[in-house]
Amino acid sequence: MVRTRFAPSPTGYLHIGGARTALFCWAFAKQLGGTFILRIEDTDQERSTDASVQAILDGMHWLGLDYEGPYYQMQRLDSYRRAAERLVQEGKAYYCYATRDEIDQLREAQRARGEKPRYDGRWRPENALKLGLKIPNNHQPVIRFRNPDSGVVVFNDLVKGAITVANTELDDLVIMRADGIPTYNFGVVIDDIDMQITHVVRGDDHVNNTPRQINIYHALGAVVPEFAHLPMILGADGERLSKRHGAVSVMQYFEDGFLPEALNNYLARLGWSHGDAEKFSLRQMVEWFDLAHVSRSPARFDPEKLHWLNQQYLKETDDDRLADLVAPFMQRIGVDVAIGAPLSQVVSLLKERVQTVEALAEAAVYFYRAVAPHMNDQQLHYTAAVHLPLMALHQTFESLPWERTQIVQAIKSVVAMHQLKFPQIAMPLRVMVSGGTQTPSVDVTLELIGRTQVLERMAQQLEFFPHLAAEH
RNA sequence: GUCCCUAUCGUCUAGAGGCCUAGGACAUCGCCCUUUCACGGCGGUAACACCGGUUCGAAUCCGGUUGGGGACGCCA
Repeated sequence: MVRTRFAPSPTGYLHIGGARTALFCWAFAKQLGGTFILRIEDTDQERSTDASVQAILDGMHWLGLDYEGPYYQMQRLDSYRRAAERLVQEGKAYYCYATRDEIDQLREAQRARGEKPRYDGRWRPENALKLGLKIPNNHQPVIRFRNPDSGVVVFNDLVKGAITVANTELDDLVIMRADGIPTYNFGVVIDDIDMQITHVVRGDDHVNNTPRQINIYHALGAVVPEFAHLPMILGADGERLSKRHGAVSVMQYFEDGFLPEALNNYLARLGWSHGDAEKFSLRQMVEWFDLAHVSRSPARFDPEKLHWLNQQYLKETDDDRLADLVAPFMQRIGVDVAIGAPLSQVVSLLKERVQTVEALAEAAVYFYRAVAPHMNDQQLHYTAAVHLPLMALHQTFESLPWERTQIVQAIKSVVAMHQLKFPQIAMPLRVMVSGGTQTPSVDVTLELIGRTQVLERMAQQLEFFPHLAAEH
């Protein structure tokens, strides 16, 4: 039975890269009918926060990625300690009393010589003896893993293929800190063994850790799981995704009016493909997903394509659901939707003209309150030639059955009577009732805004330009 | 600096030796639809990083160069 896990550290929100990793890992497990586990790697007590844990949980929930857990490493300390002690007893790990300063100096010297910075194994029992090192009594030791000195570690990465690393490139890493809390490379291995993880699907930035971890599996006599390393996501500028570069929280996309299905779909296509398929559901992804079609090189995040996909999903979103999504945005910009047309009807009219829920809310404002027209639009469309026809139309509207076909007929009559073109009346009407030139068709727009509001807004505008009347 | 990984249109990608005069999508440009803006439809511009091999034949296999990413913590 396949078991995978997503193991974020709660040191910030769930960002786009983490979400993609979680999505692929989740899809892989689901596809094979396996189990997807969420494990919070909270061993960095300096930086871990409860708020971050909550942010991660919120993000997973919004994206609809269900999991077993969450499990917390800080609740599993006994397991790590037992394993570490066992390794020490078997001579596969040892106490190291080197101070941080000492190690820093060592690394600095190595770097200066153009070498890869590595711990020199001075506290390996035989070396300590040779060097005559004395156990200091002023500080607690860490436990280091005795890494093999020779040979190579080879593993077959499910997305990258065979990867080989020489043991001489590795050093004796710290597995337990002085305070008895495990370091990352040890914690993951113990957890993955205990939780019987069969496939480790994680970010590319962990390939270099994998050989060390495999050596630990061997030392423990445990079965080594399969590994699949996903390439990183780069910012739109090709730089590493960082907080300054749009590595924003997935929840930021919720705040900005994106649909989770759009983000999931976009993330799925970033580094994975199924032929020419561009738009597909999570369900479809689960059916199709395979590690063989995950690309091996990093991909840039393209906000424009995400926007396009979001629009595609917006267009087909049910009006009632969309109204519920838009309502909070309307409230945020201070628009009361209780007094106008049903929001679901407004939303139905606007949903294929915008790319985000937020933009939809902004586009819906004039259905609920008057918006001051732009001077340019007024000057361009509200000319002397149409002043009287508009006055006439206003009068007609007062007693017209308020229904779209009646409205369009009324406009056509005025147009014919004054020998004008339809847009010559439609455009100034748009400007008067919506404040701008871009609206759905005038008849439906006027119908939804409502007679009272239309008459009121028209009257106000008509009075605003007495000079136009004077010219007649 | 050392090690690991990687390289097809501006971007995301299809492509697993002949199906490729390299396909799709976003973006971009043009046309159509149209009562504005959109949506939609049609069409265009645009890529196998470079150099050597292997092969009858290479975008596909191998080596190197260059570019990109990652790692080198008592962070994860």
